[in-house]
Amino acid sequence: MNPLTSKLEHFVRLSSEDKAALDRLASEQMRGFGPHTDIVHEGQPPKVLRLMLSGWACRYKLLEDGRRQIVGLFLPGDFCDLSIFILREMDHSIAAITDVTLAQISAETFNEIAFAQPRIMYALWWESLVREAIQREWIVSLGRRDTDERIAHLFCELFIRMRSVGLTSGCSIDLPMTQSELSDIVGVSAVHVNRTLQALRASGLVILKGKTLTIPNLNALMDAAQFNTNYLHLDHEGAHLDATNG
Amino acid sequence: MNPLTSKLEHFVRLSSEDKAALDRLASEQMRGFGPHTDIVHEGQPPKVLRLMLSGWACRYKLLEDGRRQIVGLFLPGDFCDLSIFILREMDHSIAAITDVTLAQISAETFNEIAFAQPRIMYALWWESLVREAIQREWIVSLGRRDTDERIAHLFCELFIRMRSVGLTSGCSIDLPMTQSELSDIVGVSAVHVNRTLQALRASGLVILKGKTLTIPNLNALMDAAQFNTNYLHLDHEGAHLDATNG
DNA sequence: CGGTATATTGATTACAGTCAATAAAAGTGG
DNA sequence: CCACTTTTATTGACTGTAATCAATATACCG
Repeated sequence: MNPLTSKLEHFVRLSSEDKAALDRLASEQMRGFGPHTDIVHEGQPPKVLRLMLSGWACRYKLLEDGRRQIVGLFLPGDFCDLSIFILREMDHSIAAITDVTLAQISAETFNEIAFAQPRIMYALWWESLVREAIQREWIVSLGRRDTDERIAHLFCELFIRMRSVGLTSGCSIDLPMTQSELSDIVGVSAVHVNRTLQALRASGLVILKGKTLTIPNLNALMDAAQFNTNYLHLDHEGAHLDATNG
Repeated sequence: MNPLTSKLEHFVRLSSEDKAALDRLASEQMRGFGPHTDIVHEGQPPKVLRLMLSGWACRYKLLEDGRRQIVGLFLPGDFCDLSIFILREMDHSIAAITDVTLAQISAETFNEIAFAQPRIMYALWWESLVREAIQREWIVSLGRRDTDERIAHLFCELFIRMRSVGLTSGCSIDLPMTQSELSDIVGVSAVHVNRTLQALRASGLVILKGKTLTIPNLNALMDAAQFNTNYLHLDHEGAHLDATNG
């Protein structure tokens, strides 16, 4: 299934017309990007709406001396920029982490669908509120969690986000980042990430082999990270907007 | 002038009807909160839309062992929660820092105004995108800036945000936070905040007296913080939506 | 004016950064 | 498929920044 549809159904039950509309969004002009290439640069005007279909990408900001911070991750089913109609220029850049395919949706198509299908508009609003909540949680991690907790917390989040779009296999997900990229998320040096990962492995909470992350006991990892799922709001919160037997 | 109106006019020129509608929002049921009291708790359902009229407030999250991280600041003219229609429960708490007065806006009033005045709807959308951008910038600070830079950057942001709602006097703003609250924003210990503030004072970049922050040379402080205003998007970006000579 | 909250200081400890070297893995071309 | 190159991961030694603990000073409040 379309990963966007999977995800939005955690919020609200969609009618078959809703789903058809989402499939139409996901089949708009497709475009591919290779790993480690920029999709949009800071300073550019946001022109199209981008929807991730496969692969991983990230938002990041650079400081003058080369320090880099990743401020968000895009997984399949995520929108990259809902600011097209509003903001003049990007205040950050977006880069592919792996091979990425995305749908580039024009303002017209988007407007057409959003206005014809109000449930979809609500679902997209929900998506942007969740994105905001994720950013808040990242702020908490960077400000007040130590490195073990940061990484454990991130792994919980990624596992659950991947599961919500149907991309887990058992207790495992693909984790296609280098340790250096991970360090730009959790705000420590790459060397320290390496050591922390070793500690996490030694504790048995995670298994990392190649580009695969396995979490043998999700509850144990969630405990270690003091992870509370509430901020992902995956609990069918828009039930009052459900399609009447779509 | 209504601080909300001041702020939104950085995005788009409003008609007199728009302004009247905003004044109506700002005069909805008023409510006061004393310093250090909670306005909403994590876990509660968001029931009304809150608009800050005066004072300072913050969003925060607590960890089990008492560590606290402030994940956002509310200044006059800011909305506290635009999630009323969507999310079932708050994933964080909101507390007053100073004496706070806010308008509590019902869903009905809000809908009425938002639908009658599309420019206002766009302006509120802009506000929420800016809030998201501010969160990203906080992530960058916590992840990749050292403590001097974090505080300098925060002070620049606060000065400019206060200026956008007409609350500066010359080079000064009210800064009604304790060092301990500041430490919960920048993610270090209160002792370390104290030492860093002394260094900033010694460098002449800021003057802190009582609860007043004075920035004698904003450009110098912005340089020190590598502060780029772009993320606040105050540059009349919605010009194409302007009222035609309202 | 006393009492509480906030700010400041010093001494010590712990966590994380840096630098540099080596090992392992992944990608490339013949 | 192998040899070679490049990237990524791992390790150790050393340094530096910030946390913690505890004491004292100052400011604020009724």
